[in-house]
Amino acid sequence: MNTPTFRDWQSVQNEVLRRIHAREWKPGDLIPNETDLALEFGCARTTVNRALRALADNGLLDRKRKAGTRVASQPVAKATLDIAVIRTEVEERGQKYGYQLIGRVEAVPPVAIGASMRIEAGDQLLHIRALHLADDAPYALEDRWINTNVVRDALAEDFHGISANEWLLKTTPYTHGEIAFLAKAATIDEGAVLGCPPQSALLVIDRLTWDNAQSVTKVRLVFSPGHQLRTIL
Amino acid sequence: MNTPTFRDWQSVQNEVLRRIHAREWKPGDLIPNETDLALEFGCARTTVNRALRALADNGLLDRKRKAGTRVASQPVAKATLDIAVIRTEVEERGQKYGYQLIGRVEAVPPVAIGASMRIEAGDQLLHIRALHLADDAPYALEDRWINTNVVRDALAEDFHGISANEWLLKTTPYTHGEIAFLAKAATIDEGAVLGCPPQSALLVIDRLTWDNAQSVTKVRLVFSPGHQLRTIL
DNA sequence: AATGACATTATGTGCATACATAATAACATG
DNA sequence: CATGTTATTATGTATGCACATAATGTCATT
Repeated sequence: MNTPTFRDWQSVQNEVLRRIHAREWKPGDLIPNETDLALEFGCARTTVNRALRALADNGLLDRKRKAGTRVASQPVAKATLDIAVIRTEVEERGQKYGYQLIGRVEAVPPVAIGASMRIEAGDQLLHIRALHLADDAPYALEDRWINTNVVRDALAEDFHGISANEWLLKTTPYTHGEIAFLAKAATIDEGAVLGCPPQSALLVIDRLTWDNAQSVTKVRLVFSPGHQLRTIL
Repeated sequence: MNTPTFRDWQSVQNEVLRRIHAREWKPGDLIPNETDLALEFGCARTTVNRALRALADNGLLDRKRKAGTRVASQPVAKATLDIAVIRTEVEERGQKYGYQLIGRVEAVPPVAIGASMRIEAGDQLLHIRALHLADDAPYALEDRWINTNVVRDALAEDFHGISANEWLLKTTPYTHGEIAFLAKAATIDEGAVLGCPPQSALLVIDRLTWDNAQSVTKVRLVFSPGHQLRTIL
């Protein structure tokens, strides 16, 4: 029997994957250290390191200095959802994108919004409501508060020709954000705008983005009934 | 003015991130090549490569051979959701986990299920229904079909002491899967089990996992009203 | 002008080496 | 026996070098 060699990190990764899937290395098992694997595979330790690191990034391996590398006992599946500009999202589905501004006002936000955005009490934010359409049918309702202390240019934009969604992504940097997915019954108003009965179950995405310590914008996207977010594992 | 040096790949990454956030390098811009950056940062090209590769993995940079590296024009936010074992999920919320098997039968699945799992018509699958509890309150309803042609051992397991969710992750390898998030109105039955009115808006996760060309299991998790999936960007 | 050969360039990767760092085990000391 | 110190070990990473590979540009030939 000839032992095949695994020269590049991808084939090392594949071989490790094979052993995990074949249960030669079971969840929780400690696998040989990098030096030994490098010897076995006939490559440099660097190459093994690259392969194992990639697998650890994907959650399949747990690595700790000195403790060694073990197969993740709980292979936490990481579902990566791409949150793109809505226009792009619609167009990639092969549908015609449409956009309608519903409202644009400066106002003092509800306390819950103000608090989560860490705004001074009484400060005004820019409140935008808009409807995104796919093939002329309602796709998603956008309800957004923009921190005009941070995004000054927003006051000069009327958001008629471009959605706040797209305008912000194009013009405004942010450092990090929080996102939440939930289900919500349609209010009467939402039902009217989205063209569905009140109480319909709707998928909602809440997002809050920050530029360092300052909140940039908080947005709620309410999708039309039946909308799904899909991805592969 | 002294030009600081960036010795390790993390600080190189941070500096690149800073420039992107500060819009010194704007979306779509071509950034200097690795050799030049290495020179500027006072480190090896390998180190720059490591930093840029990591950023490209996160979708912030687009890299092509010869063409160079540019800031992603569509900073597609990638929301990574960790889909863990439900017991772990509950326990990490600091709540007491509970589990209740509702039903376990072998049956021919509805055509939609059979088709999506690519099962021979008429083949039986193992159908499991169970309720997961957090602090004795309903947390999520699991409705699962297991391909017993692939997961033979499942027939010997009664799923009284351990949920199919956890048992499968522990015992059954899979190569890939599909996952979908959606909102759904509670059926009368779901309302009864979850202790909420019918028509309540519920968050649902559908998952289908494969071991190479064979389907392993298809599961629908219906969460109690108000449940949110959260993550950071 | 179209075609194909070839050079150029930026990223991609492998390797040997060195040292850093975290976690653990072994040991010594009170 | 408890506790703090030290040695050991496996992973983490920086570096210089070499070569691979993909994409592009250049140039000669027809």
